[in-house]
Amino acid sequence: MKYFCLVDCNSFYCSCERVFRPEVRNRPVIVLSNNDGCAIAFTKEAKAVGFGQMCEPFFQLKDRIKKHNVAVFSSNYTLYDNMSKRVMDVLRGFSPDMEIYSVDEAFLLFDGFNDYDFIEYGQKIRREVLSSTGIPVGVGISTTKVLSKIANKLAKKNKGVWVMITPEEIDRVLKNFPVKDIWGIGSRSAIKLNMLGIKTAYEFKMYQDEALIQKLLTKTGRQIQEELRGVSCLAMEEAEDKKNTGTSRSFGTNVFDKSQLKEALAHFATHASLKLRRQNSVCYSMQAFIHTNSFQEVPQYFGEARVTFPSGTSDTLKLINAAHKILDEIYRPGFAYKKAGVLLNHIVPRNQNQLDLFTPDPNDNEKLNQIMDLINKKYGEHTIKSAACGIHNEWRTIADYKTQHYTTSWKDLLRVKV
DNA sequence: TCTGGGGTCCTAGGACCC
DNA sequence: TCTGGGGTCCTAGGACCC
Repeated sequence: MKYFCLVDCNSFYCSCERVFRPEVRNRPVIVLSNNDGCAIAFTKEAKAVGFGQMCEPFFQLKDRIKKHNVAVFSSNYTLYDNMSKRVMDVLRGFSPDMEIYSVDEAFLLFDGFNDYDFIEYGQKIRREVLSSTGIPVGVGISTTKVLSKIANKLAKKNKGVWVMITPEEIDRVLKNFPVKDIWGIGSRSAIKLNMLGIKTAYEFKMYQDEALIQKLLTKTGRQIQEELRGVSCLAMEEAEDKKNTGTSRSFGTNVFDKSQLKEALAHFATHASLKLRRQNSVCYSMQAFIHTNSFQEVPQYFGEARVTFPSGTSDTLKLINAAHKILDEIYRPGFAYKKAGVLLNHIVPRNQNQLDLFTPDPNDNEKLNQIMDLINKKYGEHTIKSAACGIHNEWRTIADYKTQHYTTSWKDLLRVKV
């Protein structure tokens, strides 16, 4: 018998901040999105005083934040990524088969773990992750991925671990579990199911007209239904290279000037190409876009275009160049631009790159990129970059409440006073 | 004044092939 | 009155996730 275990970090971003800021451990904590735009992570103390709606604009929360003495942080992804790696390293010790599902979640497969006391094993996972990293986690264990997700939600309210194995245990839970909270059932699908009279996970599981489910919710919905019945359809997955990647940001201020947009796109192209090189891949096409602030009642414009390359590339300079060509095509003067981005598509491993007959040496800048990556790795990101990225970057995103890079920068190491 | 970013999978429909 | 059949590949758009 195989069992799926889902380990999920509690309020992950907030918990990361708390590790290095003991003074906020008993206070409600909120972490903001890029540009300090909206709230994206909340501790249970914050939820208890009414916060918790994903992506509520920060400026609308300010009064309530003051009233409830909430600690607020800008997002610090360098820190979260590093803490995530530490958590995953600990989890790896609990099963030979692990799938990292997101920055704060992992599935563990328990295959051949017969006669295990799963409740105790779950508690052991929680103790070890907490003592090694400072991050609290919840553990859900059941017979399929979808069921283990549900178990994990129950764990939050039940000492951090929830195990459901027998059909009776599972049905008891499913009868009280809203269909809209099932992993993979979003708001659209929930409305469709409600119209069929399906309100709980149990009713979904028992619904007999499978062809109709297939029609309304496609293959994905049918698989979820089977998983609720205990039939495992979603296997553990290997980490794979990204098939698409990109970098985009909202600006800290409105941007009118084409030269500013050029700088921003150069930055995004630089960052995206680094992601490509890290997974040792090349891309055959790039999309870039610029757009205005859709929340404001101002003239709107959404410009987007694409270029393709004769052979795959991950060269920063080539990609900056391509982004600038797209900008020439899509830029319209007079608009207040608020966001821009670069997307890289049709990605293949570098060793599968199809070279172009008419380009004798397509990787002419490979050495240059390698050296630049090395310098930036050693001395910090942006130590060396293309002049196209500019110096002042008036468009740069706002992060007024950002903590240090405690775990990834020597100069930010925590100081302990004796 | 102020509203995130980065992904995946599935399907329908068009273009194209023999 | 009548106009083939079967297939693949690509893309845009929808839905969902964290």
